[in-house]
Amino acid sequence: MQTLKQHLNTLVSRCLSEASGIADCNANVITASKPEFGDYQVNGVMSLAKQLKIAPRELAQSVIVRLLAINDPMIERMEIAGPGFINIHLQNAQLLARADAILQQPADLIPAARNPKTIVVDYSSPNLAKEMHVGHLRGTIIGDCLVRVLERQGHRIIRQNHVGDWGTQFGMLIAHLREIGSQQVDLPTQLEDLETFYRAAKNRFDTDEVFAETARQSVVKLQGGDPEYLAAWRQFIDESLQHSQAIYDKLNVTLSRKDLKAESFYNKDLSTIVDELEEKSLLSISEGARCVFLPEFTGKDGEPLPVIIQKSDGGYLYATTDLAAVRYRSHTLKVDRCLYVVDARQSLHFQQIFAVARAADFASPTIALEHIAYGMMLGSDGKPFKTRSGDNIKLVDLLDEAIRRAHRLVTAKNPGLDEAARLTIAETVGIAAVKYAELSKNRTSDYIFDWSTMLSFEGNTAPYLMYAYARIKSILVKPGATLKKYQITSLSEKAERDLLLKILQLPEIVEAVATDCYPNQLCNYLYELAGSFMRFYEACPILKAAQEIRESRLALATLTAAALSQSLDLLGIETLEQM
RNA sequence: GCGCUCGUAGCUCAACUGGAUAGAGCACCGGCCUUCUAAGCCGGAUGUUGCAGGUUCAAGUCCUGCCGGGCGCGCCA
Repeated sequence: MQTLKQHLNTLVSRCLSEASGIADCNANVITASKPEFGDYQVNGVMSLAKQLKIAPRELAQSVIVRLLAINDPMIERMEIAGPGFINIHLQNAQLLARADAILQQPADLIPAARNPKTIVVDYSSPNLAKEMHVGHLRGTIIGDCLVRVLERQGHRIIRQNHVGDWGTQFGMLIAHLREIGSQQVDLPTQLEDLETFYRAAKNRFDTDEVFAETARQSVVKLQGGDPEYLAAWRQFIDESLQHSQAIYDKLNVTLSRKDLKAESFYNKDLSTIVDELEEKSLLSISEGARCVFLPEFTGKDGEPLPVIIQKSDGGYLYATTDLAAVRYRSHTLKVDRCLYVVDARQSLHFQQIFAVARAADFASPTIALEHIAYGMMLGSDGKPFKTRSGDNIKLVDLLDEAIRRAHRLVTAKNPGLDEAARLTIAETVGIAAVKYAELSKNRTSDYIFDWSTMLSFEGNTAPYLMYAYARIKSILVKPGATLKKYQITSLSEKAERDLLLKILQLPEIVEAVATDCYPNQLCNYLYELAGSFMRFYEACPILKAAQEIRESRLALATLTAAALSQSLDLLGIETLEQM
């Protein structure tokens, strides 16, 4: 089934083409910006009228005449407004018909995409040398949301957690690990805090010249495939992966070990990348390093900007690995679209990688390569966010604090619940609040990290949405709420109609998020949906209403619960029956 | 120096990608729980959308130039 917006846009666009004589017009139908403008508004008439040098209101009138002739059951009435808008009011009967269909089949609330695609989503990708910190939150959460949205639409999704498990810093860590290991110390305990371990290794590296040399030798041994060093490396990686998996589980993020495609996976391909670039005459040597220069990238004085593929000492760089990853995704996985959920600082890097990949045919001409960039986390002073001592805040610490605050709140709000129930609720609400705080902001902008803002439970927050859901659930389990058949029959109250229309608009938003990858659009929608329900809840008694109205409102509440839980699920947020 | 990006209410953010009188939440003031969960609802105050031009029937959104912040730009990832 088409969304309301798609249906109207197709319909009005066709009439606009007929009225104007121009093929393939876009009526540009959007949801009305204000209630008094109806349910949807047509924005596309005015620019077209300008092109044709005719009066916009006349063109609008001509479009309306054609729409009236079609007599589409969805449209109740229309009027021309302002300089040439067409305001469209929808027929209640059609809204009710759609509601009926969805109540029969709640999964139809979000219809499948017309042409399912295979899509790689590259996200989270922490550096395994260190503990995950707050900076990893955004990419992990946004990526997971996109994955859920696209998967829900029926696309085939391949998650790629491109973790950093290779490079010079691992020499240092292995050297330190081997030293400790020889002293018969319990390794998991030593690695319990990776950040501390990293600092200890780094400190030794910086202060002890003998150790530093051992560390450098360790890199060479590791890269040469020495079994002992590889074993130590694997041990470290395995331990670190357990740390990140614990975070994913706590966050209710869908990543697991099978989604790992670590940097080291591409080691075997790196020399091939160089060879193929060479074959295609894309490589040149500059100051001893092998580089690709592309005309579209120039630096100061119009000089071409290099992408360094191989260092003068023969080592490879992350650009090389990224090219290998593009090649693997395009030619081996054969995906249609590849999303890189990576912070905005790397946008030049990805522009270059995508361009080189195209030029060298590492990427097929048809694959869509998209950098889903997101902004940085800043402190309240507007500077990159660190603790007072200059360290990153560990993600576990943030999550634990969120859960603590949620526990305090639920204890205050609902003291009647037993401790076990309060703990469960606190965990769910705390995590949800953190995730929603990230998702509800436009991903491209930097944002200020602030404990109280992020862990706020009022207004446009996850708890507000979850509260709406819990309120519905508590009604639906009451004695008078059991019904044989759910059907909405009453839209006479404004709050009823507003709520139903909002529910029916969910697929429009999902479609937009799938295309543009802005999860905050879904959050905005959800906030409006929950707000519509809250107003309905205040204005329209459900259980106390007369039989027919009661059944209709129960059906509407049921449908709202479905819309809320399905949308929250797309955000990766769990619902609660009580809170 | 070049490039990217951001600048919206006291604070944190929206604004369906060029549409109608720029909206929410915090915070502040007032009203609503013997009635389905008050983590809620209703009402009030808050703006030269950094500045100056330009394009357009229409600009927070596009173009140019300033001002201010952030980030990136050859062998880290």
